[in-house]
Amino acid sequence: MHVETIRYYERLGLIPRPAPRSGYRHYPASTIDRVRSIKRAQDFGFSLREVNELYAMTAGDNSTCRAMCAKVDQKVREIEARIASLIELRDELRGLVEQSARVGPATNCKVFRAFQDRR
Amino acid sequence: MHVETIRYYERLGLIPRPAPRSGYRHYPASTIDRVRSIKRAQDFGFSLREVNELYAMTAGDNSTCRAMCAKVDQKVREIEARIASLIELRDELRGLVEQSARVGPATNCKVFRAFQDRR
DNA sequence: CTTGACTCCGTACTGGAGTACGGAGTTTAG
DNA sequence: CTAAACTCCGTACTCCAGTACGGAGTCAAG
Repeated sequence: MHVETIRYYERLGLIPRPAPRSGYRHYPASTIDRVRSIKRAQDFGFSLREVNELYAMTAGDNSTCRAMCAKVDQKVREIEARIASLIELRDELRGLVEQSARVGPATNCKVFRAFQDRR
Repeated sequence: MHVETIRYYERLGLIPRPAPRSGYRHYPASTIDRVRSIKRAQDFGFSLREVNELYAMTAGDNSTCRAMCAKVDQKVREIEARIASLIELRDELRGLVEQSARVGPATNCKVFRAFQDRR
């Protein structure tokens, strides 16, 4: 990880800033774990803002697994919506190139035509 | 379309700036068509930079349908890669919530645990 | 002919996730 | 002990597709 990224997370309040012993940051293991878990949550498709929300969610005493799962369910739905629209897009583009002769100038190209078509 | 968006396209060189008759922009039909086709290309998943490339591609005399289709094939592959990784992601998150009891504090939550797990 | 709504221009800002800069201090290897 | 390599800090910049601002000019309706 870049130092700058760590500093950035600190600014966002994702990790606490350690009391600097000698002008340098000495991180406790808990912070290192947290950085790893941030990365993991990002891999799971959460933005840093959402990661912060998830953490806030676990902090309180009345933090529930139910609420946590609701957040994740929400994310799953978002991902599905994105998948659906990407599939639609892919099929449309595929159809275009399949119809194309792939011969001659671009101006005759079905693909090019599709951009020009006034619906 | 917002005026500002048009101005922005002009700055990017996506559309020519018309000789202003009275201090205002008077657009020829060709520019209006072009703006429409930019929008369409965007809908097809191309960035403005790529749109510019596509246009540059149709401009030359030796512009080919083959080259155009190659660009689109490339885009289709990109989209498929994104779909694949989103599907993987969705399944992983789904697995997590399915394993979760949805009862009790967040700290016991499978989802929360997954973030913490050091692989 | 005035008033309100539009446009002109350049510049700066938005958001998301960092990355770069530059001058000073610190740590570590040789 | 010195030199290279690292870190400190705040600020500003990157990319992308716009959007906002503000003061001046212009156009159309009443």
